[in-house]
Amino acid sequence: MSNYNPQEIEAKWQKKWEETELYRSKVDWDKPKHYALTMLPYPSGNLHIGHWFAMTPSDARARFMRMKGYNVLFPMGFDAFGLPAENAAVQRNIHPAKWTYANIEKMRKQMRSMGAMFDWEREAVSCDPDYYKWTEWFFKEFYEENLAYKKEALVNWSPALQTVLANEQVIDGKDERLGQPVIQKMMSQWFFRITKYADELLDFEGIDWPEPIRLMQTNWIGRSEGAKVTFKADTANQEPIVVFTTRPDTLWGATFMVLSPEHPLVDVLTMDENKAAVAAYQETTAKATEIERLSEGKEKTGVFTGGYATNPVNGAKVPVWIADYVLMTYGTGAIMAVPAHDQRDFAFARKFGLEIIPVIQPDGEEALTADEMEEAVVASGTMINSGPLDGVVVNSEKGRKNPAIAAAIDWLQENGAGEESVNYRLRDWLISRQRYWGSPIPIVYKEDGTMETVDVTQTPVTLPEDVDFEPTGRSPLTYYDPFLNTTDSSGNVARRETDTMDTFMCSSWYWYRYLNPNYGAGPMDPEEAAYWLPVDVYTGGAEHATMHLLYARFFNKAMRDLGMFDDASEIAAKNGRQTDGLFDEPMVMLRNQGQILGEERMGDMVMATGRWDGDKMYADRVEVVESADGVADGTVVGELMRRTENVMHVATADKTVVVELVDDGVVEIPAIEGKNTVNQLKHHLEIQRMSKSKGNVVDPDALVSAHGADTVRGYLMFAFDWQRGGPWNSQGMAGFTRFLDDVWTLGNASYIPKKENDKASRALRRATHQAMQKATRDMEAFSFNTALASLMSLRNTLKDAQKKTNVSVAAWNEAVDSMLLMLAPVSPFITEELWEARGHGYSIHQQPWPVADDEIAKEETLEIVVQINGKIRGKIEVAADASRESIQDAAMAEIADRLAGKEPKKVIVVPGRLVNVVV
RNA sequence: GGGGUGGUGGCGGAAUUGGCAGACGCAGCGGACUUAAAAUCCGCCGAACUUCGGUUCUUGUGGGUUCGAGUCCCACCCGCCCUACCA
Repeated sequence: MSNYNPQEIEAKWQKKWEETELYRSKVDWDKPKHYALTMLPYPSGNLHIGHWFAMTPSDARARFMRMKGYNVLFPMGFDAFGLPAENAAVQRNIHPAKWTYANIEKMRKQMRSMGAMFDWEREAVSCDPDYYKWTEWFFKEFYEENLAYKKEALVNWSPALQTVLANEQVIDGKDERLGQPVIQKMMSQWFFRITKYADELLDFEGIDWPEPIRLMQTNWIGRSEGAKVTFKADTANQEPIVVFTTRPDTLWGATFMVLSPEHPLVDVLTMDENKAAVAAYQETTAKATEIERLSEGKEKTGVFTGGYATNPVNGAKVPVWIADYVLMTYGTGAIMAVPAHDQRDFAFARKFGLEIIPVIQPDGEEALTADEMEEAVVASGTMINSGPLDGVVVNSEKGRKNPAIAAAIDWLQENGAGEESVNYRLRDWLISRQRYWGSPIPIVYKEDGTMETVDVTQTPVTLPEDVDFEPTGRSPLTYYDPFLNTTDSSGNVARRETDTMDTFMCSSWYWYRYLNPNYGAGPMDPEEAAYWLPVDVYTGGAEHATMHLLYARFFNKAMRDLGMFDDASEIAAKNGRQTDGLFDEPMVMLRNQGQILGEERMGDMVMATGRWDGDKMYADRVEVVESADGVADGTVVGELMRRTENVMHVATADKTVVVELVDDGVVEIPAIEGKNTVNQLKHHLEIQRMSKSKGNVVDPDALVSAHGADTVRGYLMFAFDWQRGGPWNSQGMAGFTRFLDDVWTLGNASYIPKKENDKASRALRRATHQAMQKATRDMEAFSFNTALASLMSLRNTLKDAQKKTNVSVAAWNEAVDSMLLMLAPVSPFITEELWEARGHGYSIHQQPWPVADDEIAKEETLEIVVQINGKIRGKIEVAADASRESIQDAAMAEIADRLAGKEPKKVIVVPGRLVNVVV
């Protein structure tokens, strides 16, 4: 037997698997199907450890399902459009296509080393014209069904990226890619009408998705129930000013209105003497980025327009203001302000001296006058000062469930002043991008100013290749004439749309293309779709909660409503599948993996000097030092264990001391130049995301060449709770290396029993079948770490049996073969090699998953804990099928001495577990 | 501010959902083998006390329910993630 040499066997089997097409998945109506999908990568050119952590456990799960008897499809592809390719073009003078395809080629090689069961025949690459022809086709279909439209809108413009972004791509007023500021700009842009599906997207019935994802989507959609109320402007034309409110019950306390600075009625309402101030305010907010707005804190700003409007419930004239805390993009862009019961309105009213009228008398509290109030009153109670609503109960319920709100809505509808209304935070999906490297939008603008879609025979509209990329980053499509100039359907001169589509558009339907990437009659092959859809398990990162995962559901629902699944549905029905609601959701089950973080590290050795107050030090100086030597009395020296703000926990030689840095205290870190801050101190076990700049990146290629893919896969699955992730630990890999070394030895051993023993054989079989029970349950639950722990336990039992050589050959073989079979999804190469070495046929990956015999797995005797008043006082060994009475008798005998004749008050017997005697 | 999620040995993590807390592994310690080291093998490994048989404490903190709580309930503290003037 030779030593375990992963490089050799991995190359060998990779080749054989490809030659024999081991992982080709074909429609087979006689077998149950399982479509396992993992998120496709962006072709950055390098596979990092996070890709491995996402993909290889997903692969193991797919392989497990295959062994369980399912016909499994597990495809892969590339989400290949996007900005980095254009940056490469500008910076390195490489065409985006060349750069992208070179990266894809490199990543395909890296992925092959994973040993995953990807069916490469089904690979889809979103920047292939064969692929984006259908992305364009979807656009056309959506356009024709009024799901895509163009409008002038205030949008997020990123000067750094030279493009607009969807709301989902803007985080804290910065773009999610570079973290550069985003500003608001009026532009004519393409949108998808995702809001049409807002209510259906809130319904997760029938799909098994993690609760946090469902909550994030629910919050993102942000359904709120309330009413639209029409105020009339105090002008000659009495222009209606519509507001949305969730609290129509407080209308009688509305003492002013606030419009967004961009609101179209601002000009009408503004009096001559206020024009200058209003214009100045509008200009300031237009220029401000969202971050600048936020950096102002909660301090309210705004100006009076000089205009008034009439509150429809009581005819009161209320002043109309503009302020940036009212957003044009939410609701109607105008609010009624109820300072008594809304904290923002209260702050605004106090700052500008506006009237405050309380309309809710809180339960069990004295009524406050407006002058006495220190903050808005948000409480349950009874309506006051509200005419017809006086005395009605207000509770904390939302919408019509709240009696006061219901009464207010009824009043508004009877008096024609407003109506019940639902508002969503979700806005239509902005898909225009002013970029080159994306799927073109198949629209042309005719001479007369109208537009039309490009005829399907003329698609795909392809990206021109011989373009120059300006250093400004401007899209070449906007200045490359051969692309721009075209003709319309009647042959007249026309101009092409120069915007391309958001790359999330490409990734909103890729799992349909995988089914048959060469299909020419439509985006997906209905014969394949009928069998494989929907996706059974989707795995990937949770960071896509409100972007990709929401778009994917929208796309699927729109496709269903446009009849795009009709053919597939018919074929499915013909083959006996239940088709009701079959195509309502794209993915039945979703599971998110956690993130692998950088390796943990030791904290800085710090020395603090300052004033002691009891056990705590108020330090005026903290410095990073080399060692704890030469410590003066009264100073603290030790490793920084924890830090919260300016409070540090320092582990000195004998104890942990709390050190608080005083306000003007000095921090000195010799390794970092300039003025240092307390935030730069590294504390114990501080862990961070991996990044090149932090120098804590783990390179999977290097690990594979050092240890083999089987070890890397196995370690990733063993060392973490997959759904949580955690910090990398370079030492931990040794444990899995030892495990595979043992597996290698056991798998190659020729076993000859010396002193065969029935009891030992039974014990080994029991261990084998218990491992089957645990591994099966855990693989099903994505609990890879505990599944592997049970295999390691079986390994330990086997090593013991090998030493004692006291089990039967049959028991030995069953244990070794089962261990290999159960390890096969995790470490596919070594198990294939050993399967062959043990004289079994090719391939282990086509064997059925071992099924436990519960009778064999059952323990013969059980250890029962005997407690007195809940504390362990002894243990007894009883037969597995012992009766309750006999267990109790044995337990009482065990503790007879301790009881010393005392009569127990109560005896609790939990069969198979414990006996608790209460005295 | 709102929401989510988590807090268990030196570390990664287990705990059939209310029943022996710490499975499995890493690191560490002691021993064997070796001229030596690595590898390997054997043993120990939450803390304190101990007459070496045990005893007491221990799942962020404080209460509660229960024969029995890491698990359920209440209050609080801390970490991470998402979101944020959403009317």
